[in-house]
Amino acid sequence: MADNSADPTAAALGEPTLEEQIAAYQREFQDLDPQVEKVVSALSRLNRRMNVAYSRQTSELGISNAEWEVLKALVLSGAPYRMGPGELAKRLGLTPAAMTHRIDRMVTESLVTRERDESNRVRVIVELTPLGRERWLEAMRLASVFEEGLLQDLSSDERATLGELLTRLLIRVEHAQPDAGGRLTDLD
Amino acid sequence: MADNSADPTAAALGEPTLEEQIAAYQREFQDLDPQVEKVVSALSRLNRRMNVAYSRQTSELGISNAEWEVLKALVLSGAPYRMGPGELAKRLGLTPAAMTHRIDRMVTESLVTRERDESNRVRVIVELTPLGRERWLEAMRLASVFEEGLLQDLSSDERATLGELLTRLLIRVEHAQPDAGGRLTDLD
DNA sequence: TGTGTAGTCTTTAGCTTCGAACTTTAGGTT
DNA sequence: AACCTAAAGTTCGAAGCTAAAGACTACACA
Repeated sequence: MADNSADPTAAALGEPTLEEQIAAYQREFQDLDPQVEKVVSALSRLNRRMNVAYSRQTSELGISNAEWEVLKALVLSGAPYRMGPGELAKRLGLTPAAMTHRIDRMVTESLVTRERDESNRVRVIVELTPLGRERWLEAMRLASVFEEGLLQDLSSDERATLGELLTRLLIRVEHAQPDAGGRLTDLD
Repeated sequence: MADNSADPTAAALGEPTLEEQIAAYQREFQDLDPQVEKVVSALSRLNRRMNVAYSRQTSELGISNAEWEVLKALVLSGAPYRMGPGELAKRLGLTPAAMTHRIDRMVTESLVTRERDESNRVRVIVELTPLGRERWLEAMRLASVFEEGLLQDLSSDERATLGELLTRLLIRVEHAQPDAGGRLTDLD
């Protein structure tokens, strides 16, 4: 249909541009503020592109995006890089069952260790290995290059403005959903 | 660390605040621009909260998020609301196999119809039913209320600024990934 | 006309996740 | 002490996704 052979800013495969998408929303659903829709659509599309980029990076390193998320949670928890499966599951928005299997895989790859907490034998402790920490560092190096590139067209002032506006959105939505640290369908 | 027992803006379940998360990144990975990290972390967290909200809404209507995405693509394609499974799969970032099954389910729920294209019998035409269009409308009504609430703290000027900054990010990343209309792992 | 080739779905097998039942441990109650 | 309840993980079966192979159609070329 559309001939996109020449314009590299047009998305491939007939994907509509942001403007076309907003126009389509106006056409099909009139009582919609175009300003609001522009922000929301841009957020949604941006997030998809970022996920594409992160997936490419992690697969280069021989780990999955799922594993990267676990490594990230453990590192951000600070030394000694330990968390329980349940806490990890909440942080990542997974069921405990999924977390069990994910940890299984990561243990066999030596990214983490799993052992019982001897002071409270119901609990399990998942701990980052040096290899896991190294993989996280490699992933962070790739991610930070990508992120810097993503923002390269914005001045320092613009970056600050964007960060502040996004933070205000986040505060609003986290206030409205104080419980949504859990998985998507876990509500009320 | 932080005592969040009283402050409703603090996320539940010990999830770190945005500031705590950025501080943790600084601690674990020094060569990271805090301004960049703030924007990226806010984007990531915002997206997760938005997905939570959309999932709640669609489940209220008795459809899944997956089905809502198909309805959305069909409606935005414009009347007569028809697309091929392959095109839908590309738009949604799925494999054709997954699209086949997803359409199966939606046909049994009378959200769409599926028939062969008689002018080219290799092709299949997926068409929105009146019921499917009605479900999409109901979902849009809920979504637009949520989206308006999300932006309620921003003035019109701020909304415009945010939309413009996000669009510049999107242009940058779509330029860098002209092929990423496909699924996440489909690269190069 | 016959054959090759490319394009468009569908089918199959394996993996990841979820929901729900189950096991084990800790702590309170009588 | 014996029991009850709650909490933390694991196991089990069903659902959805991917990758790869298969089936069918259209079109080009000899």
